[in-house]
Amino acid sequence: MSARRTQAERRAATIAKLTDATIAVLADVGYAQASTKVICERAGCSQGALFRHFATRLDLVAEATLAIEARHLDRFATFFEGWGGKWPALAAFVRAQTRTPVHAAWREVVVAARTDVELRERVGPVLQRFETWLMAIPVRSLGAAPRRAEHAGMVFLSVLHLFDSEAGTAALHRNEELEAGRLRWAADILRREIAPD
Amino acid sequence: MSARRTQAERRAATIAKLTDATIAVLADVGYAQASTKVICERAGCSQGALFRHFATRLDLVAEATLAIEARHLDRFATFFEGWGGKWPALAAFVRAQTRTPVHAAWREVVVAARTDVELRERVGPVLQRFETWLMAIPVRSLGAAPRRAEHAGMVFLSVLHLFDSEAGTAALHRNEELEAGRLRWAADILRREIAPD
DNA sequence: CCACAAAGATAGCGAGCACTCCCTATCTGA
DNA sequence: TCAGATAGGGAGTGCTCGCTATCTTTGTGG
Repeated sequence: MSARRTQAERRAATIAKLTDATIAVLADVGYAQASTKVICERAGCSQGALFRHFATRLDLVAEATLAIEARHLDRFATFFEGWGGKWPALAAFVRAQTRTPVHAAWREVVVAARTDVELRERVGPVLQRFETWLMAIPVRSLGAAPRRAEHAGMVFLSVLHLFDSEAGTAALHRNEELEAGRLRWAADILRREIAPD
Repeated sequence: MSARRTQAERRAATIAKLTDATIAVLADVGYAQASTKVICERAGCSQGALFRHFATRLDLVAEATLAIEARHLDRFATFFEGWGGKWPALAAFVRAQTRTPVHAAWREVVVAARTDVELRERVGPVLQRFETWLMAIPVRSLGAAPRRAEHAGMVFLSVLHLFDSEAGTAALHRNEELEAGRLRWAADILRREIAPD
């Protein structure tokens, strides 16, 4: 059936299955309920296999966090390639991003890291790197004037924060009208504060 | 030492101690680590006492959530009494609120509720009520024109979302310069979009 | 004053947790 | 081809969890 694989390939495949499963489980049941047992069931491997590649559950989560970062970068980069300068589309994209399972998993990790020293030390640098990358987007991909790089970056990141928090509460209680108004307003903000004259 | 108290007083005092302790523990160690044992140690009572007044841990958390809501309303109301129309002060207040332990506890509950059906059913209505109350603030306390009530409410709530998400990541990684710029920008937004002409 | 009720403390239960031990299966290098 | 090495599986381990049973302490009503 399955072809012969090298040890390195088997190893990489199992690690990938585990990090993918971790992201999915974090999104589905949250950080506290994302037990190694559940993650292994999702990944289709045993706990013995998990602990061969990751010394602790925290190591696995930290690795999954890197995978989350990579997916975020990917999706943003792909979007900007095809972006035609339409600000409402940009706002809609940012909002959609904060509502993906991947972002839900990210939020679970960030919230958990606040009260977990070791996780914070592992995730903090990832967050910093990601924020720096996001801050550079307006000048790099949206045509913002370099002299306004700082302001434009702050605004872009702020809009992302805005939708991040909205997505967190939208899981509990929706208000379609409010959300629609906010989306239009965010598009205006982006255009007004980032677009070149 | 302690005077004689009625049963009703003892009951109310213990419940208050437990909800206060729950908020503090949620803020300190997060939802997952907020065990009944730790909460009882903080409250200075036994687990037996806890489970006399609350059937489940979830009941206790739900009760604590109501206490969180009450504290939030209190603080906002108190601030607006002494607010002198200074928009930077308003922005600073909103940001400070999102950085309090009480708000950290609130965020823990909201995040946990996303992946816990029962908690979501208990907390969802509280969130909805709180949002509605917040949306009414601009017209009620900030002098916004009633015909722009909806827009002004959306903007105010959006600024709160913005600082909520910022506070969540600020626990992992600070960027003083960015935060300062955002604070000034938020004050401008509030003035521009809410203040009467 | 005292029978009763309500509140609080203590010890412990079953379940699920992260993690380990040891075994088998698969791959590698000579 | 085969000894050694690496990957994966399965059955535990000790521990902590939410929760309960039972006992003692404190307040209540007649």
